[in-house]
Amino acid sequence: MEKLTIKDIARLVGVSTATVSYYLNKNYSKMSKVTREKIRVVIEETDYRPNSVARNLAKNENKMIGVSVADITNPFTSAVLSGIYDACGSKGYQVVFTNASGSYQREAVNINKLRQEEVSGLIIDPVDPDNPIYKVLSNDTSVMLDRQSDSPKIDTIVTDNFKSVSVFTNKMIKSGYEELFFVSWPLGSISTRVKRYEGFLDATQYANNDHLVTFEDTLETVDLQEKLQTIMHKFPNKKIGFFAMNGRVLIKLLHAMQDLRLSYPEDYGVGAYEDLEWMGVIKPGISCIHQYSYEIGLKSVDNILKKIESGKNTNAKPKLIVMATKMVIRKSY
Amino acid sequence: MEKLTIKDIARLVGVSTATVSYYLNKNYSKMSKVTREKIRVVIEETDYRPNSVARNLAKNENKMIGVSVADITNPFTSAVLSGIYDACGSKGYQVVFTNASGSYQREAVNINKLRQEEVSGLIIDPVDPDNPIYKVLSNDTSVMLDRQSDSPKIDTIVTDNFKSVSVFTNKMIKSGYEELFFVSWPLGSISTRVKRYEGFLDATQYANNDHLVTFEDTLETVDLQEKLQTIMHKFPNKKIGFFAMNGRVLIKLLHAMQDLRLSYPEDYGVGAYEDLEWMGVIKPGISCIHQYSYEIGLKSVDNILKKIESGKNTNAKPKLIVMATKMVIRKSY
DNA sequence: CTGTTAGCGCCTTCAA
DNA sequence: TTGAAGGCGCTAACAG
Repeated sequence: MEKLTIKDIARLVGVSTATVSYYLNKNYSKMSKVTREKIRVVIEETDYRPNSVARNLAKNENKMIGVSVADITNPFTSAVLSGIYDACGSKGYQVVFTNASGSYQREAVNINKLRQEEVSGLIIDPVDPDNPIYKVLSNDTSVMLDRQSDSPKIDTIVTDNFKSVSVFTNKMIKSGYEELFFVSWPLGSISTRVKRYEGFLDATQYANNDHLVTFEDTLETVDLQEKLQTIMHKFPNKKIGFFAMNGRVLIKLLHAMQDLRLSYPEDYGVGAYEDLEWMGVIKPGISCIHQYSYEIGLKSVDNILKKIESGKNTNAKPKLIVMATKMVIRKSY
Repeated sequence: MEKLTIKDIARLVGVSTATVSYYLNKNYSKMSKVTREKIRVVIEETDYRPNSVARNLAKNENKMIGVSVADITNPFTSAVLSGIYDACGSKGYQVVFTNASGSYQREAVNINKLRQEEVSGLIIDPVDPDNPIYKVLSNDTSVMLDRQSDSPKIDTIVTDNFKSVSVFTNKMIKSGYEELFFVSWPLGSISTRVKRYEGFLDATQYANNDHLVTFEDTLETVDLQEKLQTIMHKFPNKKIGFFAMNGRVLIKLLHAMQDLRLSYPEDYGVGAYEDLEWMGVIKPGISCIHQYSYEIGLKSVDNILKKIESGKNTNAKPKLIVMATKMVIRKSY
């Protein structure tokens, strides 16, 4: 069970390693039909597989793209990864991933590891798109997705956060909801949260942040619960609606409401950004905004491979690629 | 922005590449404090990062472990991957993954790609643990998880399928359920499904398969719906309970029941193998069996690195490692 | 303590 | 159509 090298099979066939190398690289024009066939047979019989590490070193190109993921347990991420993998596979690239688990320090470490690994491209689902680490990245070999930087240095693929939420919120308004609230983890400068909130404001025309409910992403939901209760008490005779910034926020929201013995759509209306499996199953289905996560993965690979494989140092200015979403109307408001 | 090599920094410092190499490998005993410090400074200033491809070739070891995943969109898989990543990271390994999307042909292709990549270890979440491709794998460098082969050739990490379901089912029986049904995709020879069903039979002591409900994993649920209706009609005066083989089966089950205008726990009782985020949120919470997926990921890396890093060709006989589960009792029966 | 040098497995001009 | 040989960036004896 010794590891075979190109030398071994060259010897077995009775040619030089160069010829075998040509064969491996499909440079068939450089050999006779006879040798070509002989090589084929030997490789097949010995089940020889060229060492791709050596190959990568020699060609100084690593057919590998690195992915830095903010949090792999996020369902959005799985779908994106799935798209990334499929697109890479069809182009002969492997994908190595790293997971920051929501920590931007870990994210920086991860990016460096990936760069050291000599990956030929980097796809980044950032914890913090303004992480200084990204300053050193070239737009020729990287692409971001989901969250965008204020001053993007590299191409970024996002969903249509602003418009989607604006349209969705307008639907709620038309359905008679009088007081709307945007529920989210602290906005900070995280673009997805901010843009969605801006879409919300665009539809509601609220002048201040009285209709923004934020809470920390911890196990406890008492804080949120109190805030919700206050709201519900404040407008006893109005139709109150909530928009959850994402699926996990929605879960917390529903949880808290349940503890308050409140049900949708009777006591309150609700919608969310993100369409998860269970949202269509639970009793009154959740109306929400569906984003095409798999396609985002596909698109990101497309973008990066185009850059890598074509021109060298285009150094083109960063593009913002906006992906459409889909309204999914069910019974939650 | 030229790529620096070990030569460059050797020249910059004024030593030979060997010394620098020693430094990189923390062989500090082989140099004076002075040169050590000089090297440190230069590396820091130039932001030099050794090319790990070259390093791998020279040492003939690839600090990379490959993961073949059956279906990355499965939440179980995300959690496992998360564990794998964390464990690998702390040991200095990168992880490259492949996704079979449920196809065992693709799985075979993926495994081969991974082997070619010279990964030093292989973690396999198999579509089909009896895939012929696994015959050629060595137990010294691979480990399986979740699904097990009839005649395992390599270490396999599984959850305690049989016992968990048996215990869980017994709880349902003690709660007064008279007719219990096991709902699943076709069992085939997939160990997780079979073992869980056997646990079910162990508790219920049913002598035949009258209480097994299987259906195909397609978008339509009419088939399942009819079967459920038949059952519900057959035992009008009994307490009927269902156990879903996994989270996705449960979703279909709930969906079908909803279409039949039936609710749990009034009309029927229900439980499931797998504990997903939403199961604790929806109105009557779902009682279920929680498996420690993240820990399975951890464990698999632990297993494989121990084998890789210690002895060479132990070729020990394959072990079956069974991970405990946890009952989560909520309100669904 | 430090440098020389021969590889690791494969690729790729350059000659033959 | 084929082979010889140098090189990719780094490692690890072996000398000194």
